[in-house]
Amino acid sequence: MQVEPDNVEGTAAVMAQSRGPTLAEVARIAGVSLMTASRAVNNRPGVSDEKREEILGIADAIGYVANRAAQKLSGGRTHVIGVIAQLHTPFTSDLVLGIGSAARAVGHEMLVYSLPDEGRRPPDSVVDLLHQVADGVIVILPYASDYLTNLSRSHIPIVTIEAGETAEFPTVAADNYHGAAQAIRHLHDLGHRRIGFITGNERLASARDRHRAFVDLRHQLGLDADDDLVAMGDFTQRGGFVAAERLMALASRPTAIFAANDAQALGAMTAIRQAGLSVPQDISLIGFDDILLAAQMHPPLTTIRQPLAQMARAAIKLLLTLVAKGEPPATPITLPTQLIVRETTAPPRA
Amino acid sequence: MQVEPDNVEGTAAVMAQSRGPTLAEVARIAGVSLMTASRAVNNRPGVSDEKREEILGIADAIGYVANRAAQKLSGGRTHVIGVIAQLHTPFTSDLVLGIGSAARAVGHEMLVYSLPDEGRRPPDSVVDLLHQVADGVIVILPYASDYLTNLSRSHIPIVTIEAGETAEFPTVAADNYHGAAQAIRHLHDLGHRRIGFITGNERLASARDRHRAFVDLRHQLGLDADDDLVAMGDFTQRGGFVAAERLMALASRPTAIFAANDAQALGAMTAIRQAGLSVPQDISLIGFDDILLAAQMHPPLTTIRQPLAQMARAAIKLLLTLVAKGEPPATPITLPTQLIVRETTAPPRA
DNA sequence: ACCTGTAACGTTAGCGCTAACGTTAGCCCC
DNA sequence: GGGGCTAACGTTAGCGCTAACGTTACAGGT
Repeated sequence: MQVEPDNVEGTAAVMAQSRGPTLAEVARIAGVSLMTASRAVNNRPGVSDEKREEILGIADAIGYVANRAAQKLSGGRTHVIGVIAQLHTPFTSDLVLGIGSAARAVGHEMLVYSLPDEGRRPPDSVVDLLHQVADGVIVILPYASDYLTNLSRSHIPIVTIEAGETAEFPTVAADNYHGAAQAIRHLHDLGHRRIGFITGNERLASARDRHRAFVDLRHQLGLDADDDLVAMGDFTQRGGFVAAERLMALASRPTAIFAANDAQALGAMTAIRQAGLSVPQDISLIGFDDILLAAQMHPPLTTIRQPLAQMARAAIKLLLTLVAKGEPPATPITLPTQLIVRETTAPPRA
Repeated sequence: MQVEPDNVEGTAAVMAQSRGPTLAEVARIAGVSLMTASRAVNNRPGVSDEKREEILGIADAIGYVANRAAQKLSGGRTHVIGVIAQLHTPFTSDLVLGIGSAARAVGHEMLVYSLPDEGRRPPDSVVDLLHQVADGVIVILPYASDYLTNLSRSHIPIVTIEAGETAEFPTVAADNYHGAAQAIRHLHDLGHRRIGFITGNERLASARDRHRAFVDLRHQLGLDADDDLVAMGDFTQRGGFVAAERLMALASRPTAIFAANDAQALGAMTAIRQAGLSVPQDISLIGFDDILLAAQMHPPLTTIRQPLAQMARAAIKLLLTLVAKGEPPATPITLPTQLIVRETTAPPRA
């Protein structure tokens, strides 16, 4: 009776643990010390140009890749930045891609931690997780800002985007108030006097700012001010749908709707159509964010564009300054929005 | 003249480097050795139940968080899995979220590296980057599979999704061939005999499989087989738009279009409408993937659903097996698709 | 009493890297 | 011509953790 030993698995298990070339090997081949090799590959002074070139050539030849975990462990920089965001939402996800581009543009890589669906809260340790390999972390908050409070103790470099009024961390945000004002003015200019508003998730400062602008402008411009015209949403498409249904059921319907974000505008569009009405003939619709989808809808959505690329660049810059100097520059940084007129807004029916 | 020393910055810079509690501190407080503490927090044998509880209590109390970089450096497991994908595409991005859920369900965290736009190729080192903190890496390929060939040398545990015929890495994929066949049969059953097809990016096996099914089924079912009815696409919305424009310009238009993915179906919808036709009255439209958006379009898109959650779970399982044993189980794993009939398909006009 | 075994610990070494110091050789300058 | 300086290196220690071995104590068998 012969027994087949499964040492194949054993061998493979060892192989799976094998690693690439290390800096030590580069140094050995180049005949220099570990530190000289380190200085060379990190482009730091203390090495002659010839030696540097030689070392870089060898590193390249043997396929040396820096071990960022080791770099970070020993107190160095990794040129990786971490991002914490909820990829489920279109705006956030667009923003993350923008941060990735901005990071690469300044010679950094980006690693993303996607927060689970709202409800379950992620362990605080995810920030640590990212920080263990990244130089700093950019957080895009889907929750109320209190989520981060216990992190303020830790001295991890953190920058937030759209974090609201809590001044615990350096922040960059769009000018939500004036953006919303732009939207209302646009509808007003078209001749609308009865405008419905679908709020966002009011635990977020961005939603509150947009709401505040709606109320202020409605008053300033002398628009109809029934309480019914404000329907609570939550920034989700489904929330927009439900809210718009309520607006559609009103005895005196609005002639235009401002949805606090594009996802809700999408949902509102469905509700309006289900009510047998069309956009923009019967009801004008304007959103906020200018997500990629907005231009691709039918009809294309009029909306307020958030300056994604600028916000991303600003956040990266803040973070890198924070990492380098330890103390961030003035903040919050607020960036202007832009009205994008497409085909969902028109003058009201005569 | 007084000089304000800016030692504030200096102090802060030091603070930014501060770290959290380490396992050594836990061990010291508990009055045990480092190794005992390690065994306790990693839930491994060799510690009495009382000591374990005590150590875990202390770890919790002082907010100990394992340093995964250090764990990985010293050869241990981190319970983090890395994902490389292009988040720009809706299907991929949905899939990544599915992987995240599946990972959390088995007690792991997920870190994502988002590939830059097609064109610029990412450095091979991103796989290393992820591997330096993760136990293994799941790659969702947007490019032709040759992208990964130079990685096959490295012995990093890698699992691919939708990677095609290259058997270099364990793979999980949807049954693209039979899925596409389902789509054609559905249109055929409705009475369509003249069906247009918008191909995907044929560098990808998934696109080729769907194309092959279209050709085969068209033959089997005796459908019109003009070459004109196949328009080249690239899996992007824009590509679908352009391809559908060509189909619309045909002297003898198809009565139905099968787009190789939903993004292209979206683009096709625009082109059809611009041609003054409506879906599904004039032209039926069916996609592939069942991205989240598909159900939210107007009208909602009939499509072939890829079993995202199953694919994600399968990939995770493959990866963990690979990490544990060094050699993966049988592969490729092919999972069945499902026809989702919504409102973009109908019998052809009489 | 002796060996063997085993559960429950502790010690040592090292993963790959960088800060923080050496050390050496060559240079300038009064 | 000796002190001081700097560029170009090298050495040492340690980041936080785990594998791979010790070591100890105590149980059980003969």
